[in-house]
Amino acid sequence: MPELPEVETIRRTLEPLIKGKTIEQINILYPGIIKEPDDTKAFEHRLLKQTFQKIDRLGKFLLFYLDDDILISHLRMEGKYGIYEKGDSIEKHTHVIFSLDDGSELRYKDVRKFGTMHIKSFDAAFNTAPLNKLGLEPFSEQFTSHYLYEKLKKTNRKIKAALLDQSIVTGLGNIYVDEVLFYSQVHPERIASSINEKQCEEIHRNIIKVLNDAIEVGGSSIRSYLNSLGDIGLFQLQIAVYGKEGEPCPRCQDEIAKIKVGGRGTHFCPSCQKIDG
DNA sequence: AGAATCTCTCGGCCGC
DNA sequence: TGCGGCCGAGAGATTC
Repeated sequence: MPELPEVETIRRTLEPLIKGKTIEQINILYPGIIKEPDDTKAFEHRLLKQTFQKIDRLGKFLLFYLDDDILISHLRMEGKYGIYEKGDSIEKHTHVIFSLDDGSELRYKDVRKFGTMHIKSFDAAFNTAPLNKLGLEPFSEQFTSHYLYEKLKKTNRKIKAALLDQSIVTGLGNIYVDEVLFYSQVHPERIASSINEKQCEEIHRNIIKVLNDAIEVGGSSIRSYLNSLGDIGLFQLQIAVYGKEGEPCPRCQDEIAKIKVGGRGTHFCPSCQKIDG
């Protein structure tokens, strides 16, 4: 499930493989991925003969900059990009194929078919859905502890739900939110508005640290996975609580618990993360 | 009006 | 082996 660190790793590894290459043909095997334009033929025609200039990332979105448009791609749970040669067999769950002018193919695979693609003009990209409601990038200068505190103060949702809300801060998903709250020693069901400034500073600091640490590990593991860019493996090795139900807490050795918060499986240490802490 | 919650997309996977 | 239910990102709809 790619969250910000995985998407950033994909961006870094994929960009040099497609930069300067021109789209000669597009095959859409599953139209459900294409959200804009409505008509998949229009999608194909609009991108033909355009050249990849760079790839940016915003939250969990990949932004493929072409000559005249931006292809905005969200991988959701299982989306993956890979580089293939023309004639390579089409693997299961391949939904979109971009044939490039050097004979290679950029292919999008997605077991769950949840991923999305939008084509936008440069003008429209950032002030229309899906990017226009995004909050701040965790690594941007504007994302300060004060900003987060002001946002949290205004909502009576649980802290976990608030941190998953992409309109506050972009890029956190289920795994990293559990990790951030563990390191911050904050219970996932704490009401966001009850978080004090000092705890907010901790949360803010840990968001940046956890994401940075994960990017570093993703970056180091990727070299052995050049042909399956979505398969990033090593960050699991340093996960503290996510998926560790019943295992000892790395801080106090008590058992990690699993509950539901806002419908999401949530892992935390009941001793280190007290609800009234 | 603004915030919170529900619904929908999908198929692998789990437990019975 | 079959089958129902679970999982989850985010948009849009609905409800509060």
